[in-house]
Amino acid sequence: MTSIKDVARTVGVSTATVSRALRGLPRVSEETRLRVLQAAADLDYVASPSAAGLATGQTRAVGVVVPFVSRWFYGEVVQGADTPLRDAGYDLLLYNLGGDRQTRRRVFGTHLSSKRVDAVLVLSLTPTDEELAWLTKLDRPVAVVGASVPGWSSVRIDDEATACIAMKHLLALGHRDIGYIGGSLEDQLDFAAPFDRLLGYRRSMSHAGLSVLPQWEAVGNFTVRGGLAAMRLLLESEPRPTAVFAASDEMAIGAVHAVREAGLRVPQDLSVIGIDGHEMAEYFDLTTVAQPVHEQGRLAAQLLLDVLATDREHAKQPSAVTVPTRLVVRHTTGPPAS
Amino acid sequence: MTSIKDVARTVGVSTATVSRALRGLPRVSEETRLRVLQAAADLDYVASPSAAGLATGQTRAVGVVVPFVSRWFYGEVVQGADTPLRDAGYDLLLYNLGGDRQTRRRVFGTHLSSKRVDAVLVLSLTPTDEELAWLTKLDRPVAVVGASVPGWSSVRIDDEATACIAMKHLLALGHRDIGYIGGSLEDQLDFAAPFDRLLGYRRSMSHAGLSVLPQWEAVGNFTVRGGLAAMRLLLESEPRPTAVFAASDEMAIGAVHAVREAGLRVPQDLSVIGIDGHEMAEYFDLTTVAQPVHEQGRLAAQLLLDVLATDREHAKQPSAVTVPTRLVVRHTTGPPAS
DNA sequence: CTGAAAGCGCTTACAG
DNA sequence: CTGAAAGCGCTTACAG
Repeated sequence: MTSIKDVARTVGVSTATVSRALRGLPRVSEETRLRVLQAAADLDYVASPSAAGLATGQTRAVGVVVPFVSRWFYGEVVQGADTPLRDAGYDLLLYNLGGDRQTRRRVFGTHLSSKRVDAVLVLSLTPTDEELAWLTKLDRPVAVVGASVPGWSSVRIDDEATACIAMKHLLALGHRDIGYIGGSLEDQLDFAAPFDRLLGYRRSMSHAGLSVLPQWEAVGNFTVRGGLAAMRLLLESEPRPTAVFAASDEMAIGAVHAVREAGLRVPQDLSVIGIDGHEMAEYFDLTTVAQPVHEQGRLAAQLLLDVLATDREHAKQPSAVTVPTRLVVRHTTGPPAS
Repeated sequence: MTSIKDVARTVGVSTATVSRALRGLPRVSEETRLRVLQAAADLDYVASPSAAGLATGQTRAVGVVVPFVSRWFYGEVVQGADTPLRDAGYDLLLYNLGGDRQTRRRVFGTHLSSKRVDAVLVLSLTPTDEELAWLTKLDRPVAVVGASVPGWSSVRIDDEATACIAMKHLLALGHRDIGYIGGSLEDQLDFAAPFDRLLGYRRSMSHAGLSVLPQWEAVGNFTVRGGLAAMRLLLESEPRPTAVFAASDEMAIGAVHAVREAGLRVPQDLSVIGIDGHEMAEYFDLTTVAQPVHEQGRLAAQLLLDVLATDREHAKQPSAVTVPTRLVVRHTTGPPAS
């Protein structure tokens, strides 16, 4: 493994000079810099992140905490965050929680060490008090996508308002009996979105002077399969809703499937709307309220980089960015059968 | 930041003893070990990976090279690899190539340094000669998913055989005029699967005594949108195929959409089959040849861990694991209109 | 503009 | 079973 000494020896300067030249620091003559650069390239020299990290306290890596890498939304956000981070010279350390609470505790408690990362990007989940304490103890910049935590930068949609957009569409079509498919109680603890979207549903109903029946609020776990199961229940409920608002496109896709499976037509017999703008939504002809997913990852990474580039003393207030969502009308929604 | 010295001071032993106790090394009395463990816990001490890495040359991190994090297949493989790696105490460093050749070069050339990772997991892509040279120079264990590289462990499906399974299904239904949707020429350079699947298509046709028309081989880029565009072309071709084999479910989904968009019925007017067992395939009622995706990630991680656990001298031959695929018949395939 | 030297926080023979 | 000390490969005041 070639080290900085090899480069220094080759060029005939000290390691201090090599270090300065390679990192573009001032106080190196242009001629020396060129020779160092050349030698480093010839020798395939790359500074050891461990050694540099030990000397500076910086790791040039940011931790990205993801509930499930394999879900479209998170993959897309990571993809969005990747480019700016990579461009700024940071590596991404992926902390996949994989859904179960035990792994989640282990990841936050032991893997996610401040000695490993310069900053943390938390995707879509609301840290528990314990996790909040751990993250705070890290004493590193944190940015959150899809939730907001006081004191940290965040990028998210307005979940309640987004739910209202979906509901407004259904109400405008003339629906009065509207069901809801959302997360489980546990989802509501871990994630901010489920609760806010449920709130948007309830508020929209009551603003329209409609009452919500308990059997119209079904649990879909934010998966296709869950949405399918939830819709089966809703189809049995009395009275049966004429439209269903699912808090995610994946659940909406499952819901549409359940309706058709029951021999009913979408949207003639039952309308379905989702939230997300999932890449597959178009191919299911799904009406949805789309959010800019990739963009949220990009923005959050940018916020983190801004903080990282600023010295602590000049630190600005954390920014809380809300990105807009927009209704995309396709053909899973229509007026209720009269 | 509490360091090993703080722990040593608290317990009243040397840092060497703390180090040994914490890592479960022998030659520490049980009583001392307990006291060290207790003090470390009290002080929230975590060893600095940079310092440990510098001292040992090990980073306890594995690099995962992914063409696109945001695609279902890769997310699923990463998810599969995550658990065993995490359990073994390794962190995952995500190297997302993001599709473009420039980033790809930069990732392989500069970010993916042997000083950063102990091992590398390469997903689904065939390294170019240049990349091969870089990876080899790393001198770290490498495992590949979805391709095979001489000298390294790999986990994959038999792409040609899998294509033959799909073709056999179409042929058995009585189809003679079968089109193909695959990757671009560039895809075929970067990835192993596209070429092998194309080969399976061609071989199946010629074994059945059928000839392949050039206009029946369309480029779908392994995306839904690409599959859609490819199918539009195939629908214009003369003679028009009665069935289409798409080399991925995503392209197959796009293809089905194009058929319906043209006012034709699937499978009555045209049959479509894919490869993958994509999570959405079921909801499109898509016939496909499913591969165990999560499992391939898990296995590859396991192979890497095996190598990592073995000293170089006792290194075994790299294993090349082929996992089975299976036909899942749904309702996008049927006999040709007579 | 450049270099000698200390220091970052661990691990590891080596000695006892 | 335990400790003193060297060393891993950088960076950074400090001095010149």
